[in-house]
Amino acid sequence: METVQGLKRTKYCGEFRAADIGSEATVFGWVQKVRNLGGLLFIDLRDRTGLLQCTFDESVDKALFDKAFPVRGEYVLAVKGVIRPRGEAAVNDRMPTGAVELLANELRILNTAKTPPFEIVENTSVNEELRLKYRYLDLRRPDLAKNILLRSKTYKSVRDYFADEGFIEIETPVLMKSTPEGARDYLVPSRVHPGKFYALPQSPQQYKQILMVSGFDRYIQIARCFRDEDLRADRQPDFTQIDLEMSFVDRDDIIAVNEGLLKKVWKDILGLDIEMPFMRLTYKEAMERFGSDKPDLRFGLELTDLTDTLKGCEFKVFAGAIEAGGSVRCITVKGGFDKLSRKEIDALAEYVKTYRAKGLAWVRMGEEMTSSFAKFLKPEELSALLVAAKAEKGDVVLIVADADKVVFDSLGALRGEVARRLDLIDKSLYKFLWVTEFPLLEFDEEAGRFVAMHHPFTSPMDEDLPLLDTDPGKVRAKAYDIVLNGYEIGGGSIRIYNSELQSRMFSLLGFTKEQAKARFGFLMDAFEYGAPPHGGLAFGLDRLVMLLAGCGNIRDVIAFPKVQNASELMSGAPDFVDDVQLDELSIALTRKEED
RNA sequence: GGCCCGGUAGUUCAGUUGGUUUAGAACGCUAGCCUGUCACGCUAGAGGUCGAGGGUUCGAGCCCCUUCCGGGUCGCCA
Repeated sequence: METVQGLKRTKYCGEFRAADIGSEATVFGWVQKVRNLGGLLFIDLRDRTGLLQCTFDESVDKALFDKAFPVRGEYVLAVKGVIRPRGEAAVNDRMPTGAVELLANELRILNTAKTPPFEIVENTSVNEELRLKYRYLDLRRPDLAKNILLRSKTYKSVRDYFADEGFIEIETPVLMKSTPEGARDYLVPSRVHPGKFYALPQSPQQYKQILMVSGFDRYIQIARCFRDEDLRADRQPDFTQIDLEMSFVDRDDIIAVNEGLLKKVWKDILGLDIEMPFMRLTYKEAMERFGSDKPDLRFGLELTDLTDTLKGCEFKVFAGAIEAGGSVRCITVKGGFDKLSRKEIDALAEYVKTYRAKGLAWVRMGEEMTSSFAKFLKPEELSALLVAAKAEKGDVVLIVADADKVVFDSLGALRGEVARRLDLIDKSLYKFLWVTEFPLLEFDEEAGRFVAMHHPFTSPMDEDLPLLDTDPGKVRAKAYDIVLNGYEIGGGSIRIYNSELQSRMFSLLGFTKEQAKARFGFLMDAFEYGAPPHGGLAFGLDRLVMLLAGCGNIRDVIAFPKVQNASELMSGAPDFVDDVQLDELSIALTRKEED
């Protein structure tokens, strides 16, 4: 094993160009590939920037050639030599450094390596489980390395923006008090206080509001957050937020600051000028037009409400849903006749059942019209339906009748599924959207009470304040989400800053005064010492980077992600700990995984 | 917790209604030859508890049951 003593890197491997011809160079890296032609040996050396071909010629330096001979893939090398042109026939146009090569005059084998369990190449089809177990090798692959570099650039862009806008970066504790509303907390036992636990933050929400009371009126933090809930392609239990809070502002001030942020990030990272201001929809509009509070606006397929048209019809499926207070809605797939066969519609019917729809009624408008339900409707009812749905020859109408929530969930999801199947999505588009005026509360059937849709510190809209006592379900909140291409990339609200209103909120949510005081007392106390009007927003940084990187999976932009059962395959976390360690924490286990 | 998909050399895959003796291919790996390759080429070679356990059968990679692992998703995610 040799050392790097006396060597200094001239440039990264991927940075050499024709302009460097004739210069001396020293590079460090990993062996991508050895091509030994017998007497002439090429080594492609890789670092995080790319590849450089290093050449060893037996006829020039026999001893050096012999030293390079046993080099294998992923060995760690230092190579010193002269950059020279490859010669016309030997230029490789497919690589950025393809016009040059490093003719070696010194080689140090800094380390050997075992043959990796998979090849270190771009666009791999290797099973993700194996890649995650050997994450250090996976991260050597250019596509993954590129994502990690892009993420780093994003941090810089974000920090630069907020610094320029007068924001102050402040760290809040990772060990904090458990806040039982909302997601499950990760708990950390206290050694010093037997039986007591810290919680890891689901977000720095209360701390940042306290910072507003303290007068740091523009706060930002790139904050690690933790939620002990099940994973998804776009959800990890251990994730990162761009968290911000501002005082003396209203909703539109916060929206403006964050549109500015996204504009800068898209320019810095992708070189794109995004259109401002962004589109806005109220929650109600978003649900009625797209069946979702995070609609993908890259395609149409908007929902149509058929409830009034079908009121009084005899078809039980429709009539029953309407009588029960639900609705009948559809999406009309223009030109869908050629693309959606009976069989494919059956598959879509199965798809909507995962969203609790009982079925999917349909009309196919070919030469002859066929439908799953036409015989149950009077001819004039059917034609009224088709007029309302704006359905013409060649179209397909897909209908769900049920409670509003089921209709919206299933048609909202179906919109996306149809768009994917019919390839209606232009992947080059970035469609940003603000969704505003979310409901303040939603009724939790299981708990038998209202719960905060956003969180309990969200301010109701002023004009809806009178409804708080009479019809709390109708109260809208000063809450807003930022949506991009069907993903919720951030959300926030104007907060309650009046301790009296905050108390009313807590009692609406079913807390007794004592419970509220025990859980949130420090915040309510703080609000009695001059809380400014304030509000903020938090972005899901991982999701944002995922969309910037153009991947559909959050794991590909996180260096060491967790898998679906929340374990980490490389380190093997979580794991059992020694009894001694448990005893020190005053913890006795009632269950183990093996039981 | 529910539903769907997947698991066969190091890797990616093929493997017929359950029956061709020794489960194949490509890439990778090892060795030899080769001076302009870059998907180097040529020759030879090594490499498999078919995720695991049980069952059906004269016979199981293939059928059945259980289970483990990974992915997607519903619930869940203030």
